[in-house]
Amino acid sequence: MKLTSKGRYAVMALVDLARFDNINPVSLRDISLRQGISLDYLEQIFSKLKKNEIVKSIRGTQGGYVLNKSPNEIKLTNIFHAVDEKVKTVQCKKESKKGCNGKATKCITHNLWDELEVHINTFFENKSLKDLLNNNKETRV
Amino acid sequence: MKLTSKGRYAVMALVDLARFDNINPVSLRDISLRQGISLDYLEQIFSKLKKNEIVKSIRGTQGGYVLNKSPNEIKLTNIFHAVDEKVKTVQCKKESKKGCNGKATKCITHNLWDELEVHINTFFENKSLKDLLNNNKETRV
DNA sequence: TATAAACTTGACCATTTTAGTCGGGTATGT
DNA sequence: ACATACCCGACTAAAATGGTCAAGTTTATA
Ligand code: FES
Ligand code: FES
Repeated sequence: MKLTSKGRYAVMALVDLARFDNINPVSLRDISLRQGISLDYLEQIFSKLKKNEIVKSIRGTQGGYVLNKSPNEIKLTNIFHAVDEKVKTVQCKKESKKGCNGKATKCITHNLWDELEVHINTFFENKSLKDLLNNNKETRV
Repeated sequence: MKLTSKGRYAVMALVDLARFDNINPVSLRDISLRQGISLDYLEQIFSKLKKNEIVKSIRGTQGGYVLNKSPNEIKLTNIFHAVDEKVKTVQCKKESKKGCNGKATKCITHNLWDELEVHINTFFENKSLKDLLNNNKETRV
């Protein structure tokens, strides 16, 4: 199970954005330089963040992005959903009664994977951008 | 973040094994048929489970595999570790002071990913094969 | 003792996903 | 006008995934 760079970058970029957001819009170029993320890749990511109304864009010189909500309203869940970073513990369709690879019934460990998915999503549900802003020095795991 | 089939199959197969384990060894062919997992793939998986002393093998006709420990001693952690299904929330080396892709320092969200990794691993640490055996009818998430 | 069931090992492979890059735009402040 | 910065879609190299295949060795049992 691994977290993809896209998801990781999305959160990194938004934390960066939230920090410098106060007065002026923040350009992707700045984020790219500060966080060491490819500019072209950031553009893909922010296009999705914008579609999902997590950020707003301002075009032209001195343009950039700003948050569209307050940091405590932006949860990891929202960010990951926006960039299609989803938690998948199974392959079969959620709604369907059928199991993986066309089996008539769900597998014997199916409950387990559902539990796991809930467990992970709970973490994402309980973390907001705001938490990440405060936490920078103190946290030590 | 998705769970790979290898990890999922390993757990499925072991639950199946634990159920039929009482008297005779269980052949991979049987597990393959019951769980709908490719026999060749199962062989790869059980080779690793054996190396990690989670199962024992009995060769020859009427042979098969048996658990090498009692079900409550086999945690998901052990199973996943055996088949190299690891939780990775970052790309950089854990021990190193350096960050991802050669950056001098860890990224601003690094604590978060460490927390996430711990959160997921806790789940695996707290589930044993035994839990999965009892849980089959009652659990409903 | 012949045979078949079942484990053992290692190589191989198609497909999908990931993590980008590239090349063109368009809008706008100075 | 021009540089900065967003916008958009296509393309791609490399890695991971989810297997398959071939050629063994071991052992119960008829
Ligand atoms: S994971 Fe698909 S059937 Fe259980
Ligand atoms: S994830 Fe690698 S530096 Fe933080």
